[in-house]
Amino acid sequence: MDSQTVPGYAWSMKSYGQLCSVAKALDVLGDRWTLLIVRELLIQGPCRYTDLANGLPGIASNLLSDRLRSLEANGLVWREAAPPPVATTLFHLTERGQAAEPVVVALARWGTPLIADTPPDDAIRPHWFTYSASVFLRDHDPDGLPATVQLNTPLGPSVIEIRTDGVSTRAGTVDNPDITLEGMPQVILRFLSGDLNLTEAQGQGLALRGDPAVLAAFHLDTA
Amino acid sequence: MDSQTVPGYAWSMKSYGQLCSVAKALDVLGDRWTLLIVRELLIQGPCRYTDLANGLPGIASNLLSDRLRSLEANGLVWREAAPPPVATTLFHLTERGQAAEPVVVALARWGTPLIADTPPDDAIRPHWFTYSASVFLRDHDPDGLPATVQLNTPLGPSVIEIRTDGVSTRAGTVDNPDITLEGMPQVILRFLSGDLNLTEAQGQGLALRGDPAVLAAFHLDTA
DNA sequence: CGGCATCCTCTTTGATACTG
DNA sequence: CAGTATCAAAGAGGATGCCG
Repeated sequence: MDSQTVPGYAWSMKSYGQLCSVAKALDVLGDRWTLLIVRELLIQGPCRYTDLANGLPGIASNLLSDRLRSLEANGLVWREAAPPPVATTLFHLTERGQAAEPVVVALARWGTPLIADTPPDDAIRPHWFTYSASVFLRDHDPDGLPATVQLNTPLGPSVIEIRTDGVSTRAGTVDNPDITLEGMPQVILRFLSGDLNLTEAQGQGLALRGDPAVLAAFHLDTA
Repeated sequence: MDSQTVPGYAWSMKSYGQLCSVAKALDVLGDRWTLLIVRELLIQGPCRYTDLANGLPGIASNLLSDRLRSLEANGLVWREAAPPPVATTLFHLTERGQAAEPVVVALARWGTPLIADTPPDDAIRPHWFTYSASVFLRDHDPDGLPATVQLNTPLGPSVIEIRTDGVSTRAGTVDNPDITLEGMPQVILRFLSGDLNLTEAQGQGLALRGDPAVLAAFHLDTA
């Protein structure tokens, strides 16, 4: 019943036992699935258990349950129990959980080249793509803010909103976006990551509408 | 012999099977010990097998061997086989491996608050502390460069050198550092992370020598 | 000594089924 | 909806052996 054997430790994985901030972070975040749960809560915001399960195809139900309990014990997640009329639980990130976003962003940036050759049976969720795109629009000049980017791909339309207090993503469309990018998800990501410049990306089917000057604020290669 | 069952995949861990750059990054980096091996190679530079084992107390020898092979297969590590006179192997990070440093840095920053209450039997390596300190000196104004920081703690003296092309750390001392910080490792880290301002840190035994103006370039709270 | 490989035990994960 | 229960398979940890 009790999976904890060492009292005082809230993580399920065995600690590395190293007095090092990287190791301590991995003691909490390094379990399989843990950072993907944080990803889902960062993208989707407060989630029901089933919303999480839906955004984490492949996770076993007991593992999702275990990980949520660990995240809660470590202060990254809190659960809001809605009263009987609604009778559901909402899982929220705490401030400390939000503070882990730079880790997820760094992983997303490093991982982008890997989505080029991906097995055909990989699971797909549009919000993963939108979020992956948004991580390249975070270090921008503060001049041209706020800015909105409309993404149109076969996965459906989605929006990235860049404000001084952060970047948010959502499905759907926005009126008068500063930039509209249309094309295949991989091409859009390779362009935003700097792997392709504008000319190359257009050669691979990218269509861009809007003010190219706005792109400069994102340090993108408009050659 | 062959631990791989799915042909074409170089990682040992089962893939998440998600078309998402975060999940793809974790397919490669998410195995236990993997990011700590990258940490060691980032800090120590090219390493012999035993150097790595020494910087990774607790790792099983077969796991270190397995992980190095995975990292090599995934293009993060390459091995330099020295000819018979030396008869040793040096493990290097590739450019792609170096590119994972932002992930390690983000983990180090997030994990710093966790080293406050740490079990007394945790392993200690001075270079972990120096590196953890250095991650807070990376986003600086380019004006006052290069800059050198001397750290003196009971773990021994060490140096952080901040140049336009990056930040490096090493054990030992430097002549005429721009800043010298003396005190307990935890206090120095809490000060550099912004968790303590200068006055608070000095109240906990931090001694600072050098030009406080240099600190401003690191966005540190000199109140 | 450096760089593993083998063997063994224990823990964690994955898949599925079931429940208040 | 939000989990438990169960069980087989895979991975981690630890000891030791091997070979240039």
